[in-house]
Amino acid sequence: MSTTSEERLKLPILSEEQVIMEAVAEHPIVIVCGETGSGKTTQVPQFLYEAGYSSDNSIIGVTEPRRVAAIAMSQRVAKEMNLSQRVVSYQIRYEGNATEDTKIKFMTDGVLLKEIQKDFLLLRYKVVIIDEAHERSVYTDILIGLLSRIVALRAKKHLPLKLLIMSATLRVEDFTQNRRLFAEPPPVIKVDSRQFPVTVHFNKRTPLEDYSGECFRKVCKIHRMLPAGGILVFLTGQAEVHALCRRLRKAFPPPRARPQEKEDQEDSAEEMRKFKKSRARAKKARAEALPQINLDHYSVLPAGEGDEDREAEMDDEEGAVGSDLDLDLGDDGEDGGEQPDASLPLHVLPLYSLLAPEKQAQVFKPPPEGTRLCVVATNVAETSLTIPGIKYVVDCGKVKKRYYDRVTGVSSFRVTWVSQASADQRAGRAGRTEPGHCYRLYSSAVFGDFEQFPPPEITRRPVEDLILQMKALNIEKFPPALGPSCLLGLASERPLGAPPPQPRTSRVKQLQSSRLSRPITTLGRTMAAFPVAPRYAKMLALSRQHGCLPYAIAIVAAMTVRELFEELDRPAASEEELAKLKGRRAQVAQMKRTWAGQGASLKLGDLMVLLGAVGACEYAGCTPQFCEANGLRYKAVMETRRLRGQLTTAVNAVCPEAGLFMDPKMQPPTESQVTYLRQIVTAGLGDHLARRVQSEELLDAKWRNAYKTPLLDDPVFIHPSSVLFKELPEFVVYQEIVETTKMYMKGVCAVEMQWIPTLLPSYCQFDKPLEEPAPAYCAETGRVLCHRARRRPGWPGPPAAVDFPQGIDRYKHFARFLLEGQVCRGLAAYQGCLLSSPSTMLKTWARLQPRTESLLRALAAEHADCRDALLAAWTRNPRCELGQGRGGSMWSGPTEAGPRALCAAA
DNA sequence: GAGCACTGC
Repeated sequence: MSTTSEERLKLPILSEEQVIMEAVAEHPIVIVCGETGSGKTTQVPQFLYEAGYSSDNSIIGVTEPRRVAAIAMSQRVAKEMNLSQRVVSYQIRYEGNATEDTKIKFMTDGVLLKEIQKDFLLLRYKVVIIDEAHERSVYTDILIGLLSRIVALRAKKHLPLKLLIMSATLRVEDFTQNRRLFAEPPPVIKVDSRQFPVTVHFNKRTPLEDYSGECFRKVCKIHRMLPAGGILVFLTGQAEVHALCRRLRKAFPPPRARPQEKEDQEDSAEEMRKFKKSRARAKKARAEALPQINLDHYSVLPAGEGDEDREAEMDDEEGAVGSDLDLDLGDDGEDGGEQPDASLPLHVLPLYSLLAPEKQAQVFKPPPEGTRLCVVATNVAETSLTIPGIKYVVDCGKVKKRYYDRVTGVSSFRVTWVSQASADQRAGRAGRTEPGHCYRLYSSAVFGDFEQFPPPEITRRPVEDLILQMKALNIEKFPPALGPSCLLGLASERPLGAPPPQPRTSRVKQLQSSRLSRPITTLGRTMAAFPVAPRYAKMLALSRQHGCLPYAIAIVAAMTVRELFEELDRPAASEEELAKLKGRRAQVAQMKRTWAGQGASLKLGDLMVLLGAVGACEYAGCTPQFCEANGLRYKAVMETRRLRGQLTTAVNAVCPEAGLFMDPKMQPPTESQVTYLRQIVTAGLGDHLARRVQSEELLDAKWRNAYKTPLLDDPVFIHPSSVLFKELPEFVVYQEIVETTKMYMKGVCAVEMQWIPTLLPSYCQFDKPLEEPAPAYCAETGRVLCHRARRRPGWPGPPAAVDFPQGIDRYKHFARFLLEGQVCRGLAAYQGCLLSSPSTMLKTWARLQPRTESLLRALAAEHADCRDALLAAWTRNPRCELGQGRGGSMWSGPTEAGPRALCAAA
């Protein structure tokens, strides 16, 4: 879109400036809604700036759901306002150009959420604008929830904060009707769009399965029958996109290409045959001459105005020529003269998110002279990327989505119908530069059955990370969330690291005491400082030993970045490409085996591959050539590198003495380091533990090479792409389970059985502590240990030495060891002064003496049941003198200094 | 023995 002032003057929003600014002046929260093209994102911040909302050293914040949008909008607004990027700036995860002069700051929604963690009241801001709120992205939802509170808190402090929520039309009820969010519904200001009208054509019938084939036929017809203008096709996945590209290129070869070769794939030959047949039919039908239709002359409303109107219009306008306009064109197009040249080459390009950026960039360039652009895309083209020059949209009506099972943690991918809002968004892509047409490959009746909106993201994704973040903000209840389903989702979430499957009764109990009501632990607080999933954050928090941090950071970064390796299984466009792909597949598989190594190293499994890939790639200077040769996605590699940088900074902030830096020549971990890393990974991914099935279960063939997890009754398998696929270790932890033809574990790492009781005690349901061997004090860790027998069948082994279970008995044992002088050496000398034997501590409450009881109470009050907790209590409260309570001292004689002083040396 | 859409800290 142009940024000239002339263009700007056409924006409908400019006439609404006064209305908007008055509403903002009078209300703390205002909703502005308008479709894409209304100019709200670029203009509203300017209105606020001009009205002085960035005076007094404060700034106007604007959040966007995508990084590219934050950057692009900051640049465009700076240009329109004739201000430098020092004043109109952006901030995204890894970078930003904000300065002390910044007045308007565009940022991704996650960035503002992090800022709330540092300054809950956002005192630097006078206005916060949440853009694209209708998309209901997780962070946007959470921000709106938090901001509804922050606005109230700021009002109390007489430092008012204005909140503007910007949304596409229709979906404003989510915000206005939510009483929990806004006691008083905020005013809604509607803004017109500058979008060109798009005529929507429904299929009469809906193809049951072959929507790809239907897309192919529709594109062929459009290309042969309709005037110039780009075509955008929506499909669901990479493979489909490539397959359709191949068929279309074969049907409309580039000018110089040789005529079709004999060994062409059957499907495309078949396609051509059918297509020729339909042309013959068309020739016959042409007898009854049809009126020449001016495609750009119509009165149909633009997409998004409600389907009833649209359908009514269609019946009126097109009833005379049949309700399916394109079909008529298709059947009547054999009219040599006025028809566009059917031999016009088609410039076919694929587009999906994981496609290399330089290939993505092709779609933004004008097609070669004398050709028509045809982009075959996935959902990226729906919101993330806007392709210029599109006049025709072909919408298969389907979308591929990821599904999470919140109980089992298994994800799967399914193709479903899109929502009405998505379908309208897709249609709108045809009206960016001129009036356009959208061909829906399904009937209007089917459209009527679509969901109105896609479900908000927060209802369909794991939420442990959000819970952790909220707890770090000391938010105990979470009404700020949007909608009851979300609330339910948060409340029913299984706590991270909690004992797996529970009987129904305790499950209900757990539901009632939502995890949010429990305070955050020290570990949790450390974890919250790391901007990665809690399981990975836990790994980082545990890695400050044996020099493991740099490796853990590299592994966590690589696990967080999606699809480090390129997808090489895609259908090839030609025989030549197929051979090339085959060669690369073999090369990459070989490299993976090399990176995994042998022995101890191999046991780290797929995470060793990630570590090896990151290390080797960095060592080679992260060149695109290295990535290409080893099947690594360059973009993902760069993202991993930036994330490593961010995590290194985060770790240094939490623990400055670590003095970490990113070493481009990082040496591989030693054998013992690899083993420590496996233990760290085991602790972090602890709730993703699986055990190979036992021989007695192997009678059934479906259990061959299978694993059992505590949450699933069905077998799970190591994914064939894993380097541990053939190793089949007895115990593994995994990154995720994806269900395709089977349930497959990905990102697998081998675990030693004897680690489990220590690293994952919640996995073993133990009997109560054994009396023999007796509980003991561990001088190394400062904790009380005991032996416990395992109760859970199927996870056998001898009684394990584990932490004494939490509770009063732990205090009793700790008190005893304290009195014996095991905890603080200094106290040993005073054994003789004790008025009671240390073992008195182990008596039941009723039989405790007042002095022993008073010691126990003091310890419990300070949560001191291990050495570290005791030392922390003393640091917190230097006057805390254990055993000096009303019940009298445990010690007699020369202890004026108190036990604390005696322990100082310890 | 394999097939994953999209996005943010």
